[in-house]
Amino acid sequence: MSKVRVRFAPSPTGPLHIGGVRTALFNYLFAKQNNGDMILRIEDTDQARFVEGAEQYIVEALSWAGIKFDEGTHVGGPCEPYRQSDRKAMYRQYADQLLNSGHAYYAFDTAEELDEMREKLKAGGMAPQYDAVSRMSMKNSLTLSEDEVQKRLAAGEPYVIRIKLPRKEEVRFHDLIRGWVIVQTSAMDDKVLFKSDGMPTYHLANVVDDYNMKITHVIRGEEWLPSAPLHVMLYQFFGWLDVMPKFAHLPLILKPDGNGKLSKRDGDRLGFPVFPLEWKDPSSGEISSGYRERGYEPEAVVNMLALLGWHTSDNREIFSMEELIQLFSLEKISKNGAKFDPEKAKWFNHQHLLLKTNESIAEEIIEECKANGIDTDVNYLSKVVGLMKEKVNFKHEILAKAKFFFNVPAAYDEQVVAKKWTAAAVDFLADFAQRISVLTCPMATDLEQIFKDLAAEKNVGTGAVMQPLRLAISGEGGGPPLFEMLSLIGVQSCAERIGLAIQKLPLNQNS
RNA sequence: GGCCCGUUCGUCUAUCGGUUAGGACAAGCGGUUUUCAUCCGCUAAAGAGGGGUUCGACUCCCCUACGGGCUACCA
Repeated sequence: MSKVRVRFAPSPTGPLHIGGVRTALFNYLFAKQNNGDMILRIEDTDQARFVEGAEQYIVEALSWAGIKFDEGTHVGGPCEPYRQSDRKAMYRQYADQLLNSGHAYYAFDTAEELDEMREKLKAGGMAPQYDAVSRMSMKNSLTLSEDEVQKRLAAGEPYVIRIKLPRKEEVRFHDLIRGWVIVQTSAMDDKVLFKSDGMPTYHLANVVDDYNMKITHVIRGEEWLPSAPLHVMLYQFFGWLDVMPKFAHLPLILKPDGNGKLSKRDGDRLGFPVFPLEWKDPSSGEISSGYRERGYEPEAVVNMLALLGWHTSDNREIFSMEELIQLFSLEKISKNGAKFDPEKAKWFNHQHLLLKTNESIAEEIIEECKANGIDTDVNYLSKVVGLMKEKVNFKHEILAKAKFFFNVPAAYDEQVVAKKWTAAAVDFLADFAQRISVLTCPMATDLEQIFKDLAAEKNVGTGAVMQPLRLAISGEGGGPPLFEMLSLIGVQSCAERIGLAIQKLPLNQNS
């Protein structure tokens, strides 16, 4: 068995969306599981759709996601070049090979003539195909005399090269996900293989490149399923059937509401990113948001994408990349499309946040803290992270919701003030502040004991004074475990804050 | 229109002929003698319809319906 080699082959027509990232991921998981090679090939045979910066974006996005390549435009490799526009010169000889063997032909039809042909066929209730029947009434090297063809070529008249499909033959191939797929050539089109601008089309280029790059498995989106039989015919015509890669067509990622393929517009409409990284359209200046900028952990995005169309038999859902590589299997990929769920994406992020150490999160957000005027160090911040990370989905929320760990509250939750800030509470807090201010670095449990003892002495329910205490310290009605919070902030500051709150807050009238 | 692919809770899915059809997200309710954004518990929630095959079908086959993809000198 030859070494597994897979490729991810995007075309640089804009930012790669998460469906593309998932395709790359599945290729990567499969390759690494089999100790194979992962190749990045840029399919830029359409010059008109080229977008500046797209290739760079693709490389950066996949690198952010942790998908590494063994070969590609950015890392080189034995099959260079990996950009199809740089391979342009080699495609013509393959087109010629097909021309010589009678499996392809020149066609000189104009766009208008093609339109007219299709309209006529449609009107007659026929499929609008350039096929074994309709090609006989078009302008091509099958209908024109040899002389005429040579004259047109010599005159530099524009032409394309089309595949010559047999009139009625069954094409079949085994898809690793879908099983046998069978199509009749009578239902297929004599697709253009070589364009009038001298570039190959996708169909020719991908088959030629996959062959030359010794690709063993083609794992791509379901949108390619209808053209797979055409590619099989190409392998047959070239005599490469024995080394033809195995195919696996992945189910599509559908939009969360309604139906259809997830598209760029859905993100703007429903308020979630469809791109891994933020993208600014170079011509319109329009900005599309990205997972990275929204604060997602790349591990979480990878985990989420892996579970879109793939699932293990047990009920496990949280995986690291290494675990995915171990557990992945093409056989477990579902056949039906999966609706994307932005809510679950947040949950995945939360789960992966919990998996990280407090220190690593602290290191990642400390610069942002400093930019926001918070003076802290990684040691203290790590402890804050430890108390806060369970309560947030994103690490940037920690900063937003934990300001009181660094500064006295700037404001107090008015609802809690109105409801709980009573004379009894103030009386209790004043004594509590006194008792704790003499301690040095008490533990949370010590503080809790003091709190409970005092409440018992004063005969007040803990429920009546606990929230006022939290309010005085943080200004908020909710937050991390109270006594852990006090312990970390320190008794001096806590006592100070209680004094401040007593001074600032109006008593509840009903008390 | 034609061709191809698909169809289990609202969503992602498990089940590879015999199960009380399981889990997760979301939802609802309740709990942690204090909050909730976390945590815990509970509840509700599914085999598109019709025919076969079989002792037995969510699982295999056929038809219908519905959904999706493709149908460019785009990938």
